[in-house]
Amino acid sequence: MGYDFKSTEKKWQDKWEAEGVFNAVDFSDKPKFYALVEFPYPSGAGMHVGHIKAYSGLEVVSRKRRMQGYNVLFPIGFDAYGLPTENYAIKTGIHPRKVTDMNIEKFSSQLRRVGFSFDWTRVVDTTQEDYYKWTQWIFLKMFENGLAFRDKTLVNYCPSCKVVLSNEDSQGGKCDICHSDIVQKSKDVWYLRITEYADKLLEGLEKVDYLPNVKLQQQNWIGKSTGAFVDFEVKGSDNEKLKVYTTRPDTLFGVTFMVMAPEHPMIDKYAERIANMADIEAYRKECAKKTEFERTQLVKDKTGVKIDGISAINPVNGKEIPIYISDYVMMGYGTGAIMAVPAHDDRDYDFAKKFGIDIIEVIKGGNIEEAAYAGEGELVNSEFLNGITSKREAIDTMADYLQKNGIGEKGVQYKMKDWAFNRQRYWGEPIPIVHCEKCGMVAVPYEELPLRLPKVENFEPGSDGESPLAKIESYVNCKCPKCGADAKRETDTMPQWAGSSWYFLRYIDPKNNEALADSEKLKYWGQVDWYNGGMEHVTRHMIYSRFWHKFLYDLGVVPNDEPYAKRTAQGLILGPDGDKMSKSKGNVVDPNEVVDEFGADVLRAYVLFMGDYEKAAPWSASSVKGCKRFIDRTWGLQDILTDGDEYSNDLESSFHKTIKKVTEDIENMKFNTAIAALMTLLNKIYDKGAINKAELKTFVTLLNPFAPHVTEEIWSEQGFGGMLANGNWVDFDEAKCVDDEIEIVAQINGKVRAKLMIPAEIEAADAIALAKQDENVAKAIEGKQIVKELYVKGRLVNIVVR
RNA sequence: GCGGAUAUGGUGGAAUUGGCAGACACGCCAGAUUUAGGAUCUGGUGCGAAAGCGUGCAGGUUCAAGUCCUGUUAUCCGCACCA
Repeated sequence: MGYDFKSTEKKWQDKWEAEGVFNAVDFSDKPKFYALVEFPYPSGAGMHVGHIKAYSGLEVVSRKRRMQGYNVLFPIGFDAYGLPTENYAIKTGIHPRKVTDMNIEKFSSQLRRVGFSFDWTRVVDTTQEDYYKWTQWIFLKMFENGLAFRDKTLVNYCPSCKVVLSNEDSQGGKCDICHSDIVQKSKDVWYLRITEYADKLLEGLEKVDYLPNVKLQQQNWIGKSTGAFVDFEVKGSDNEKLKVYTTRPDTLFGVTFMVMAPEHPMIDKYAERIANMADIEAYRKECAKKTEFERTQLVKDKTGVKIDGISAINPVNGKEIPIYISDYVMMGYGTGAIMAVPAHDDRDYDFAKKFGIDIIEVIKGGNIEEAAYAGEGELVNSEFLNGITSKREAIDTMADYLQKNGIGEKGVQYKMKDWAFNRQRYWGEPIPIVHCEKCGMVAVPYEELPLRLPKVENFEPGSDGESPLAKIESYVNCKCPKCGADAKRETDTMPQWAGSSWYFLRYIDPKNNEALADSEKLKYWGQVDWYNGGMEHVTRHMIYSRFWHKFLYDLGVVPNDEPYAKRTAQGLILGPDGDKMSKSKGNVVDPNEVVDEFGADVLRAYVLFMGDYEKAAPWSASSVKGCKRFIDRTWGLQDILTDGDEYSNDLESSFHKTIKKVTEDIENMKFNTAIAALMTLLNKIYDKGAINKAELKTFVTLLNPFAPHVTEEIWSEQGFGGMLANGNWVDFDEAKCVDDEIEIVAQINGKVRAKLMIPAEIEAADAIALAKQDENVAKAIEGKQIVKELYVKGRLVNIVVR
């Protein structure tokens, strides 16, 4: 009798949901386990198998933990605001609300067909009023606390999407959404002061269990460096100081010139005293043409212009040194000006060589005729620092000197910038702020939240990059909540990262209308115990959400200062051609097709069996068949079923070993070897030609997290009682995982000469003696001198002869 | 440039962390069954005729190296003129 996966899978999916088997219970006495997967963006294309792999990992852990007696919260939702939906709406004229609902419907049905054990009663949709009400609430709290502010700056602007993008969204000079070139534009934008939390975000990493490279990427992103600010007197100015930031104050005696960013304000201030202002203007124009991306390309060939008319005085030795402008110095980092030490910095070295500037060695150890030397060494040409050999000591001595003489001070810099927090788009959370001529920026009162996104006909942004909301008079014109005068609403919306910055909190209490979640429930569920997702979200989404969470903690809203106790990441599924799956390449595999042809259990098993969960692996249609056979053979076990309530003697240790392996592998995300162990056991059972009831029960229990439908069906067919999804996990006995007799190899000089069976508990001398009795071994050592004999317990005997 | 990772049969990948390299699966070969097979079952399958040789490449440590050390190459990822 063949296994009809089509009807069977649907039957159990309906039953599980109807009986609420996977619904998490608030305040249950059982130990809690909160497993979180990154909720999807419901795009029109539907899900691809990569989503399935991303969710299957914690799906298996969750199912196993439930059977082990945990109260599991394994929720799902939709991160539904965003540009693709809006662009689709522009193209088709269908309202984004409708598009979103259709896409969520499609995603939900796909997810249900795979049989994930999500708690469907807690689904969250970031675009629903009762959700974004609280996104706006958090924003207002930030505004109240000075963490949300407006500032005019150069922004990354995508002319094609007509939006302002954050640095994160415009990496490599390309728009993250449409991949066209970014241009720089001056604009008033909203910022969230994430830099205020830079240290907390860094320190928090010490008490969480993230993959090492996840931690590292976040550290690099925050990019903390310690050093000193130093003031250089500017000759030719009105007693002005040129402030620089350096990580190497110990090299101050090696400074031979200074460099300012082309945009540095001091240039304009003293424009009339600068003799070659025309040259400088020309150079600035040249730089402005370059995109941020071009400017940050590392180039050996430095460009720049020497400023004629002002110069700097080195505060430690009074030497007069020239000032240049060059685009290798950025206005956005440090003070926008640097002290250049060509002997000990590659970039400064290249620049000095090109412009014929002095290079003074202050640290011994390199050859400054050839290249800059950035290593440690004895200080020379440095007056009071001479003779010091430790970099640390030299830096501290100089920093103290600067402090004492009022020349400078110790300082810290971060690469991380404040978060540009607005988009000129329709399909996002409205920013609940009113601009009043008298009162300035005024928060929409909390009781008026949610500030609803108005209905519009045309979603196309204005040609100057204005939000479509700006065109709706009835929305824009309002009264100031403070003074009642006529005022205008903010028309920008929040970026897509907003809704995903706190969604895991809403799962805890998704229908609460009084708070973003009930505080007792927040206390009960606490941190997310295990968060799995893609490496691509490790810096942006995770840092943003950690920032919001830390802010909410400081407000007293949440009980923990870190949202995620543990973070892992799955590898991509590549297309059959080994390339990244993408619509344009046409190598996307649709999970629906796999479910139609082979069933959900096969799809689930395959995405986990195809390789190391954390590594990328190409999809192979033919390999899927291996998993299909595995599922069919599991069903076929019923044909060789015999009576018996205990493991049979010949299979007992195999069962205990497999239980141990599967139990441990699941927790370590070694799903591929867990499935391989089950396949090995299955092969052993078929070799024997029989399985008894006790053995079948254990086998389907172990397989259930991977292939819940076929195992549930066998459980019910055989009348084992109750529902397997509600059942208990199986235990193993460590003592029964070991065999009495084991096979070892006998080596001569490290080469295998024989294999023999010996008792597991045997003395080394006895094992060696047994090995020597072997015919091949005896032959090999005959007439030779034995130099050394060793026995590695349970592994091998090695006899070294000469 | 800096940081991180990876490299194992025809393919995806295993290997208790120094102890039989190639588990498990795909593919392939042979056979059985079938009107038929892109179904199922059985056996075989790293290379080599063999002694032997084999984990990107070259050395080293060790009784023993995919695993440790030194050097090197390639690929991927992250950051990138961060002072």
